[in-house]
Amino acid sequence: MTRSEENYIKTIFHIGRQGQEAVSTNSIAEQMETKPSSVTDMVKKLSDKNLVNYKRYQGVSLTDLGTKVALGVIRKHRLWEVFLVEKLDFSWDEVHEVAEQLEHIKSDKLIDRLDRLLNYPKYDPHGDPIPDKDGGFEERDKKLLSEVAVGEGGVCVGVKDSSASFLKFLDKNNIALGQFIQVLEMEEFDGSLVIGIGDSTRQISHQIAANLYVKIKE
Amino acid sequence: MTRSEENYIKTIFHIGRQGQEAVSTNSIAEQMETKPSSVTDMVKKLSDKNLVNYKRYQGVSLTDLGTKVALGVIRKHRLWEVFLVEKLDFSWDEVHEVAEQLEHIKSDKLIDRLDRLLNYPKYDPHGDPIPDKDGGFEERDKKLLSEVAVGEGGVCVGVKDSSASFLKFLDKNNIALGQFIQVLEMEEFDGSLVIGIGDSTRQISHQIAANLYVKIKE
DNA sequence: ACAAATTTTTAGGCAAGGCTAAGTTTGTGT
DNA sequence: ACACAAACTTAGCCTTGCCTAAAAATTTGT
Ligand SMILES: [Mn+2]
Ligand SMILES: [Mn+2]
Ligand SMILES: [Mn+2]
Ligand SMILES: [Mn+2]
Repeated sequence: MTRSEENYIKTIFHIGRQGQEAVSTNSIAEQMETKPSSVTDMVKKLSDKNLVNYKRYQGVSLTDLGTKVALGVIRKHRLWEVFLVEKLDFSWDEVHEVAEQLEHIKSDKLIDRLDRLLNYPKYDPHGDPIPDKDGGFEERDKKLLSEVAVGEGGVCVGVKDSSASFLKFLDKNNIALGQFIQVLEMEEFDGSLVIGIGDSTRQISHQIAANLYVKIKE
Repeated sequence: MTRSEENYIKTIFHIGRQGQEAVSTNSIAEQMETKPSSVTDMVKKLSDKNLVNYKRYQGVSLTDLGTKVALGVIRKHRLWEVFLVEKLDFSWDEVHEVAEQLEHIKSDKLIDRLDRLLNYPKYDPHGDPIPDKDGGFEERDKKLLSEVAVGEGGVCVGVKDSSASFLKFLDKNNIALGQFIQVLEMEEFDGSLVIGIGDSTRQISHQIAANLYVKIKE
């Protein structure tokens, strides 16, 4: 597996997660900031290697083998992100770029030992689940904060958008994973929310609420 | 800098260390298990980028910029080796291959933090010095065990050959860095030595002695 | 000094992974 | 039903890094 092949597989996996149908050439190209024609070339190669199912003009989906490869790369990516935060004091908005490089290092022993060093973490710094050695992972049952009813609340367990700018915004506003957030009011006009975190209350836009996952406490 | 360029620069640095003259195309090719014609191609590219001094048929040497790049890659390689041994319990014969991959990860912050995590080590698991951020490093004054006079001894501080087979041999014979080794006898016929380590004595071939560095205790 | 051996370079190609421009196929609106 | 737009593929080209075979420069041996 080349670095490029791994990146395509990973992208196809991620796009495929939301909406189960075949993944389109264009969506892959957009995600990877490359051209559709390049995607077609690569997809043929992946198909020859039995990593994806592909019929011309019909989009693409991962085979079982392809899924295994994707989960392996994602496992590495997320473990390295944990390493960077836990052991090297990176902040959660700095880790992704470096993990994009580290995820391609080839050594089973390395990744197993890293897992052990980090104490077998189940989630990465953004709240995303880390597949285990066999590709199994627990998707937490979570809800976007924007869909939580007024009066309810939950523990913040993840972000949907994990861009540096969003993460920095959260830092600046003292919103972090693990905190209990309560929806106090919802403004009909623009969907903005008044939320309670710890002792303080804050107003956040719909945009923000629609990118924060919480685990509902009934 | 591409991965390939970094590997060439590093190789030129290493060959250049023993014997100060210009490095030959053939020696680079041999070391990198590639062909001389490929070396010529790359060397031209490196010359264009001001990383090496090159005149046709005259061999090649690193510029100041090239030396800086080489030391940067070597710093990364050796720090990762320390990480693998100290934090992930790799043995010293397993680290090189993985470090060959890790040395190309691009992130200054990563390497600085790794250095800190490891407590600013000065030497790697094979006793080789780790350049600091500015490329400075302390070459220990050391001597091959094969050149130590009978009756003298010193602390084992490094290996010349760091192939897995040699390192495994040392492990099997309980020879490790940090141990005090005394040369008790030297056999004229084949250059083999009788050495004392701790309480025991052992016979080792010239081959072995010529690949072990010790720091003489006067 | 000079022919032979060795080293190094050049010429011409190949595979991977991109791109642009030009076809095909598919889906949509009327 | 069918024209047209959008999506997708193909054709042909580029760069990087590598190769083989052939040519050129340098070194060596006598
Ligand atoms: Mn990430
Ligand atoms: Mn993440
Ligand atoms: Mn090494
Ligand atoms: Mn080493």
